[in-house]
Parts: sequence; C-alpha cells; structure tokens
Amino acid sequence: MKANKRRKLEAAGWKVGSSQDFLGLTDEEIEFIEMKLALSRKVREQRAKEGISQTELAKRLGSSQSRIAKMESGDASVSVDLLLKALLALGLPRKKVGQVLAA
Amino acid sequence: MKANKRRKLEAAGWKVGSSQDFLGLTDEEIEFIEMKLALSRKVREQRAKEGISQTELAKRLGSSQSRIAKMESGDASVSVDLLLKALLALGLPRKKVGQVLAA
DNA sequence: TGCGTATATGTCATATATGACATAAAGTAA
DNA sequence: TTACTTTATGTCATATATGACATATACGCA
Repeated sequence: MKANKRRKLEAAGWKVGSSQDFLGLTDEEIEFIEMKLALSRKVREQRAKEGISQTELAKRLGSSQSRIAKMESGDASVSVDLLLKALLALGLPRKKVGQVLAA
Repeated sequence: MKANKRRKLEAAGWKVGSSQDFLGLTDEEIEFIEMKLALSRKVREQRAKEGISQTELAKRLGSSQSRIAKMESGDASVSVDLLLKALLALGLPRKKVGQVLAA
C-alpha cells in the first residue's frame, strides 16, 4: 500500500479510525473502498450533468437528500447497491457503470 | 412486498433472457438485477477456476458456506457489496470486475 | 451399498444500511 | 442585510443483509 494512494483515499473523505487501522486494511479492502469512491464521484458528476438537486435524485430513488449527500461524500454507511441504483436512476447505462468500476 | 416478490422470483431461478417478461419492474430494476446475476455467475466461474470449495471461499471472506451458495444461486438476499468482495477475494482485479458489470 | 465431501435450502438472532427528520452550513439573489 | 435553495452532518427507528447453524440433497469413490 503506497503512501500516495492513502492520501488520495483520505482526501476523498474516507474516514479511518487510526493509522494502524488504515494500514491494517488488506489490498482487497483498499480496492473495494476505491471502487466505492469511484462510484461516489460518478454520482456527483452525473447528477451535475443532469442538472438536478440531491433532493430530486432522492425522489427518483425513493431515498432522501441526506442519504444522497452521504453517498456523494463517500460515507462508508452507503452500500454499493445504492450507489449502482443511483447511477442507473441518473440514466447511466450499465456499460458505463462497469467502466467506472474498472477505471 | 414488491421487493419480497422480486426476491422470490430471483431465488426461483430467474434468468436474464426472461427478465423482460416480469411486468412491474422498471428497466433500471431489471438492469440492476442483471448486473447482480452477472456477478453471481462470475463468482462461481472464478471459484471453479481457482479450484476451491464454497467453504474455502467462505473462510477467505469471513462468511459461511451457505451464504456463498446463496450468492452463486443468485439469491436476492445477497448484496452487491458481498459479491464484489468475493470476486476480489478470488483474485479478480478491479478492472475485470468492472468488465463483468459492463458486459 | 455406504462414506466422505460439496452444495443447496431454510431459519434466526444480530449486525448493518436505510429513509426520515432536524439542523447547520454554504451558496444565490434581491 | 433577508429570504430562499442546496448541500452537509448527525441521530434514530426500522428494514434489510449477515453469519451461524441445521439439514437436505447430490456427487463422487470404495
């Protein structure tokens, strides 16, 4: 696990208890988090492209504005399931969703 | 209620080709289910390629054999999060995971 | 046949994710 | 400034996912 990768994760808003906890994460756990953050960023980007508010997206999803905000901030309480549903609700085709994850 | 119905449909062996037949599901819901099933199939394929049992994969994941079985059978009670973690635990790189979703 | 292994299916207590809600903060325009 | 909109943050009751477990089924191979 490289230091610059850690800085990227922290800058993206992922909260970790301590350095030990963070360094204790396996590469697979880091990969998983990075995928979630990529989806998170894509939601914000795509919502901006659609020109709608968090409240509007929440209505489409049957969710709430606060959860959309947590979603876009990379909050760990948000599941990948919800992130995927959000991207689909924003009109992103499945192929593009996959590209986000792969990138 | 609606979610419960979908769960039973999936558990009963719902296949991608017949997804359009189930009225009441939006295109986005169908896309989401298809992505989950693609991941599900990939887990079984990749585990076979690794030549390990469901029990062994469960140990790697900190899960249980029964959950792996549900995972591979496309049971709706399994989250995308767990499916992704399983594929990563099977050594599939992030890029390949994305390709599974996009396909 | 039996015996060991792998997989499937169902249940359940508990852990986790969720929407709802309140409220703060930040931006916008008058 | 005020009034309004959007976004951020925290809490909480409830819905959902989870691992553990029991047990059934299947698939070898002796």
